[in-house]
Amino acid sequence: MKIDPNHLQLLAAIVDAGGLSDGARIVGKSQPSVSRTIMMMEARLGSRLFEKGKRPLRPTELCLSLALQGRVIAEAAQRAETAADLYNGGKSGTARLAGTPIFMDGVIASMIASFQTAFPEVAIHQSYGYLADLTEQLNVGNIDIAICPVRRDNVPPGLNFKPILKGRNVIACAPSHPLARKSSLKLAEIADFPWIAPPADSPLYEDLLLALRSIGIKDFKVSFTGGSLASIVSILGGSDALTVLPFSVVFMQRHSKAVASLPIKIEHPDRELGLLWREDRQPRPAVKRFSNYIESEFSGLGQHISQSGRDEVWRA
Amino acid sequence: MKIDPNHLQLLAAIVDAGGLSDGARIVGKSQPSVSRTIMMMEARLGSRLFEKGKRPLRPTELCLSLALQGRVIAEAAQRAETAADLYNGGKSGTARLAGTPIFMDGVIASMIASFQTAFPEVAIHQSYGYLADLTEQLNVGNIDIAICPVRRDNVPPGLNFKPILKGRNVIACAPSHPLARKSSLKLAEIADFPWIAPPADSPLYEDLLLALRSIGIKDFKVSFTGGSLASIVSILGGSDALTVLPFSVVFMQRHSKAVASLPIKIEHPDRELGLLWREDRQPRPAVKRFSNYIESEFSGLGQHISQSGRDEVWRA
DNA sequence: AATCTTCATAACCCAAAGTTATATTGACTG
DNA sequence: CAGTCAATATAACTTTGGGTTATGAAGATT
Repeated sequence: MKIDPNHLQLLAAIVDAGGLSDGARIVGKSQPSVSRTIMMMEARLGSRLFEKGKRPLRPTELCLSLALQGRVIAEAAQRAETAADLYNGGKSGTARLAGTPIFMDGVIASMIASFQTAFPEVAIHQSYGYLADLTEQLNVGNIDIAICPVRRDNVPPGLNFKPILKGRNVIACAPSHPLARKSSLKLAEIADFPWIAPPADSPLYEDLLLALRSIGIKDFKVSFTGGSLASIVSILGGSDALTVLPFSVVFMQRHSKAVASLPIKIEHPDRELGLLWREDRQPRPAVKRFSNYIESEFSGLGQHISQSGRDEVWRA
Repeated sequence: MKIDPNHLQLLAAIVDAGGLSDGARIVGKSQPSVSRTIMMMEARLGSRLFEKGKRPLRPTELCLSLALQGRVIAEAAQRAETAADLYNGGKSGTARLAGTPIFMDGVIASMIASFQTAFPEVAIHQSYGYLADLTEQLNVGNIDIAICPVRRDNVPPGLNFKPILKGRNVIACAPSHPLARKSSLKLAEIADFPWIAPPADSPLYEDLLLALRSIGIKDFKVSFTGGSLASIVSILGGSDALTVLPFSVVFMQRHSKAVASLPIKIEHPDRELGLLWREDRQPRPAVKRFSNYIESEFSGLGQHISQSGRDEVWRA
């Protein structure tokens, strides 16, 4: 005997309402409709669901035990609906993102943290990579969003690119660095300090070369290469080394007093930090919400930087 | 967003089966049917349920969370179906019966016990009454079945009557009664013993009068009147009193050696023990099963009585 | 590249279930 | 006990979800 879950749900509503008319009102149907549905159920079951000829409608014991299951079904359906709403509202689900290590660690990580306190049901899967790798990961569908510095004329085909922050680098050092307190510097003063270089295949490494070339430094000694932001910061803090870092990364560290920047103008990279995603599929709601969040955080970050801008950080 | 429980159920089946075709096979529908249903769901939800263009069908996370509820719904529907089957098979439900106290206590009670070991999900509500009262209770719908001695020409209108045992009474006494061992008795021997009379409004009281008249006893002294079978048996056991009891009741006590019967032939009552129920409503399955059980037990009892019959009990 | 399996689409049809209008019928009340 | 009220049942009709078969399209596999 196959029983329609809808019918069980209806039955529960009628029993709870105490009558056909009220039950019909609750489920949003007309009274004749539910009346006939009940009669069809009774015909199929071969047993009455309500005692015949009793006006305050009296449910049979069979009816009551079926209504029990009807309530279970109604609850499950309700849960399904809220689950769908959460998902469609981007408040649940998964966002898989990847990006260049320095930005991910230095800027995105804390944004992920605050995002997850706001939307704890959204799972974030984060990984690292540079542009070529990220493109591949996007194309095979391993990630939803890449966060990466990209030249506008170099966006990989098939991907959308939304810039979120102009590229701007600074020369970074320990707050205790001998040059950190000086208000103006000469080229000769920084030429002798050792340099920390990011991994050679990273865009930041190219930025480093560009920056040094722009201020006339031709050859320099690299005391450390590779490593994550955390290792770079900790090496900076324990040495007189210098390095090139994105302004935003230094800015985000401002409260920890772990990094300072030198008052030297270097050439900005021609890359912009931005979001990449496949143009042939629109992102899932959770991904959409996450990227919106990142964008708004960056716009806030941009304003912060403009306001408290150079005076505070540039010459800290 | 309203979601159809049927669709959730279907979704669960597809996810569990790992594909549309297999899912369709499981739920017993054609593949195009479920394909279209899924597409309609996706349209309503505004989100994909399965990733596009992946051949080992890969469910979305939304799909998985909905399928979870679908499984809950499937289970609830399954429980409802088995509940309905149990009910319709008379293996669950309630049977409300009432009958004359002596028969209920002496014969029916033990049948109820064995019935309930066989069908533990059937609840039995038992009460007592004589014919007029039982008729009333049947008519107002308080009970489903009455068990009562009735004259065939005296069945109340609107009730069906099914006889299950011919009326036959015996004179009962304690096994230790001075007359119990005698193989033949004279009227004078029993005339002097005190009598236990059932309640004056009971059919058994009429039987008592009939029986004594039939063997020529005109006046007799009543030492006890009223009371239940248990009280009658216990008074019998502690005294030399006599009484009239249905043969079946005495027979059912045979293993407890609490009651004996005297080898005196008395006139049978013109009533027959039988089942009464309202002819305008067919009984619920559980009631049907219970009355069938009672009938078969009584037919077994009848055979027992015929076999081990008079030799054993009549002259015990 | 060919093939195989599986899913999507098309065209059709039926029964479930929705509607409004109206008849019946318990239950209550003067 | 008739009359009234409110709730349920019935009737007649319409819409649509969901079933079918036949067939096309497309991943996956060899």
